[in-house]
Amino acid sequence: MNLYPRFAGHVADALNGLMAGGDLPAGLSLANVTVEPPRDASHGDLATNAAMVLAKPAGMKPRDIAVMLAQQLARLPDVASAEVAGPGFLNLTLDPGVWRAELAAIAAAGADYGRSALGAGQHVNVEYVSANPTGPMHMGHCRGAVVGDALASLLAFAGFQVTREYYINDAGGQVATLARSAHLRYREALGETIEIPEGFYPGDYLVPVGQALAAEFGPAYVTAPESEWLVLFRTRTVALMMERIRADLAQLGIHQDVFFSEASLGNRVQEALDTLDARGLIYQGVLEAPKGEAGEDWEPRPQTLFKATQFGDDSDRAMQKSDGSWTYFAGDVAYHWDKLERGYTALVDLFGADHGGYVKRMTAAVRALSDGKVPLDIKIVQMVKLLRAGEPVKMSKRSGNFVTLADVVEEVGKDVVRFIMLTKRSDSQLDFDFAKVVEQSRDNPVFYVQYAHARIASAKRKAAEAGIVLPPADLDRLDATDLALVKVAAQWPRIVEQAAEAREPHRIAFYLNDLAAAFHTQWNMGNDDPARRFVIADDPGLTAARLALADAVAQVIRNGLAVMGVEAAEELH
RNA sequence: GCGCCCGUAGCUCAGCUGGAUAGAGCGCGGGACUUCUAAUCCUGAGGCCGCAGGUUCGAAUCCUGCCGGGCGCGCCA
Repeated sequence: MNLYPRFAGHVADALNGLMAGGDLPAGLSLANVTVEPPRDASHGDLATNAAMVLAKPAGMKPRDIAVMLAQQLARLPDVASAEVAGPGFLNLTLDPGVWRAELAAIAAAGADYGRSALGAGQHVNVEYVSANPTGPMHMGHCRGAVVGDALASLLAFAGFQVTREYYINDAGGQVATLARSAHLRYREALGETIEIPEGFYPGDYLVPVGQALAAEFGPAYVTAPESEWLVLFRTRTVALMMERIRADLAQLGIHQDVFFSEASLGNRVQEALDTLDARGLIYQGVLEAPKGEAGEDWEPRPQTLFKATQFGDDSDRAMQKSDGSWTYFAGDVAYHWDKLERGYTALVDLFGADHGGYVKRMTAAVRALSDGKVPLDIKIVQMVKLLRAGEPVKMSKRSGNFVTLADVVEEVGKDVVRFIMLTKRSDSQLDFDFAKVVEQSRDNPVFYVQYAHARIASAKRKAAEAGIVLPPADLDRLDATDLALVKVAAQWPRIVEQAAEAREPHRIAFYLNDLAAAFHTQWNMGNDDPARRFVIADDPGLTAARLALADAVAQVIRNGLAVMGVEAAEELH
């Protein structure tokens, strides 16, 4: 069992013992009792707030409870000291043997160190990317793709069963426009000189699509009315675009399990509507005119509406247009209905910032459809500002002038892109500067973390080159300074659980930065004091112990990077 | 008008499911090299955590109101 849950158990046992012995009133709730590392390392290795939390319900003074608890905990063989501090904190200092044991545990668990059973029995669907199939992936899609993928990996590492999913918006007006744009390129491929009207997709990427269509159909549809080719061309073009999008995603190391087509929903939409209707949540009505500036040509019309307001939305939402066709929202409701029917215990969607206004109605729909039993967590992913040496790079899909994901990956590499996308909370804006992300300096976390890992690999190479014959590592050779590094590495299982619970993969990146900093600090002590080096030629025993320590740090770095989908570097150049 | 997000050091941001003296990087001052044991490290200065109330033993964190910035708000997708 991991360190922190183990000691949380010790604290709970001690408190229960005090209750059983009559020193504390029976039946106190321990729900708010925490056992965590204190912010300040000088306070010890673990701190619990138990005395302060329990003081009021127990009708006792915090310090009195803390003293009793300290006496109990001090008896544990792993506890070196237990001291009451501040308003009633209980600080525990652990026996150094605990950290040596943890070091051995890291080595024994290897790539599984930090894996958690937090999500055991739960099956989460994470939907991300879901870019319209109207062109290749550009940098606007990138962040959601990486954050979603890392979140999925994080949840999997935390014990959840995870399905990674992509929703293909292949049914609306935009893909019809795409099909018309492809038809133009088709005619172009057959020798016509074309002009691309305003509102069509002008990008070069449709040229090969036109060629493929020309090769498949010959001139059959050049002058045919749109009704004869639109659906066909749409299907072909979307399929080719999706092929390309999948290839783009593969370059980023992203492979999703399910690609769900909006066009394939069919009568699922009616089913979802019926389900809501059966619960009395559908009615015919007229929405109020929207406030604000966009209300000039608005006319009141009766529509089929979903009672979203009953589930916390600000307005009821249209499912069916006045002409009887479905709204986009209706399709999305049906899609989530489908997900629910597939039996997930929780749903996660990643939305771009421009879809923030959509969150309430979607969560309302899922709440209605699942009787509130399946939570939908929508993560908003903010825009990425692309910079080149401080100057903004302009992008516009409409004009066909955008920076593709493939270009960026080719320029700076998959690992850099992925890491940088996780260096901030996903709901705050992110700058991506081509110059800075490849810089080899302290303020580039990609480099900084990789450098720590590379240094460890280097130390091991150096030891081998020097012909040092390593005995089995005797961890007793490690002193308090060495063990400080183990304490940071030992945080990893906690970080995994906290990040998974908060569904915030960026925490992994921040933690790795901290771990790397702790390692670099240790490493640099060797500059001033050769006895603190990791490789000491005339002391193979100490070298073996130190390399075991370094190995554990490297292992945790690799495990963290693996969750982020980044490969650990053996050397940097 | 309504809704959502944000406001933390000069700058970029962590911390926000309440804990002890609010952290990191950059930049600025001082120090250790000349590159996988200096791509790094150490050290110093720098904060009404937007403002005002409230809840609590305890608030950057939760609640309310305000101020400031961003985004969204039709039957588009």
